[in-house]
Amino acid sequence: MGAKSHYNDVLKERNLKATKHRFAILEALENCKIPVTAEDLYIKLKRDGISISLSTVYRCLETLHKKGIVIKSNIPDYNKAVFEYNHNEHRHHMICIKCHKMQPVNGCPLEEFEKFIESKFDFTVKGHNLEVYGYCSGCGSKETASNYSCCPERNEGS
Amino acid sequence: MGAKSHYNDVLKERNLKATKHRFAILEALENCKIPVTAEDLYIKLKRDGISISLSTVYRCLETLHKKGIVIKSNIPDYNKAVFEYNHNEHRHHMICIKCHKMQPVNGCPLEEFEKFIESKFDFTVKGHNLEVYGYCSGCGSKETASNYSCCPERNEGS
DNA sequence: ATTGCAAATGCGAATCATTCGCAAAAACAA
DNA sequence: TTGTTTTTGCGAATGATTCGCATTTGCAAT
Ligand SMILES: [Mn+2]
Ligand SMILES: [Mn+2]
Ligand SMILES: [Zn+2]
Ligand SMILES: [Zn+2]
Repeated sequence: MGAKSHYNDVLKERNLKATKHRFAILEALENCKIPVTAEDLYIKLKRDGISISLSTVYRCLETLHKKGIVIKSNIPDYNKAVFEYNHNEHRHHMICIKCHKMQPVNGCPLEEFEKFIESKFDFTVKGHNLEVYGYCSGCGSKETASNYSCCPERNEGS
Repeated sequence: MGAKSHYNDVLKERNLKATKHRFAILEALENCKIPVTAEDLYIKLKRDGISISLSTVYRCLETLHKKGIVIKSNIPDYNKAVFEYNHNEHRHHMICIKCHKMQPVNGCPLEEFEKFIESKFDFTVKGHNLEVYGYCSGCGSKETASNYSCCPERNEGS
């Protein structure tokens, strides 16, 4: 209990109609530990027996994102957007450059930095993006990842 | 003097052939104060009287990026990659959420944070992405920007 | 419950950035 | 100059995302 009416409120507050598809999407997203693509979500919903079209998944995610209910982000060198439920906890992610998994990290080290920027430049800070790249526990530090801007291909020796 | 042979070395070091297109691209990029899209660059080259195909621009940029000569990044909610010459200074950017301009900021506030992550999680840090969003000096703080994950549309009052 | 209108959806077609295939043109080592 | 390896041009293909439009749904006012 509570679950559905909670989404109901969330949607109503932003002038969005409460549809079963939106409930399903929000519920599925809230159960995801890691951010998912629109298509991942579409497949998951289908598996759960929900009849929905991929366009609707895209449209809902975009709407929910614009209303701040869902966070949309891009993994560099990965041509798909990923979405996650916005828990309204300010957090960042660690992204595995091998398997592309994203895991959240709570907390933010940037308060000072933002102040520094506002004081040094004529720029009004409204937010930031921060992700850390590397190898997740599953992938170890095997040097087999695809190339990333953060760790370009080396060419020293032989 | 110096300029061309410098690119020559950069390319040779990474086993890339030194072609006039790659020189043109590197030169154009190095002259850009802000990151540009493949198409921006293509247009710029054309204006400079250089005959090149858009595919080649994409291919060169990708190659140069994989070799670490060029940095490729994505502006959230903007569906194009942007490229900049890699000056090998570790730096980040301020991105205007109204006009999409990116300006560099030297320095990095994340050394501590990376240590923290490695010590707390079983994750090997290899790099990071950090951009700050807000209004550039030209755009002031007029609240007219398109929506961004960092500052979703509000719906309070009225 | 019924009605009426705006918002949401399904479906397929369209977009648009980016990638690919392949033949022709460089680059460069020998 | 020759031969081999890369790079390039061109257009076609790809793949994620968006759009158009007819139909259905949510929901507020009867
Ligand atoms: Mn933060
Ligand atoms: Mn940094
Ligand atoms: Zn991994
Ligand atoms: Zn601006």
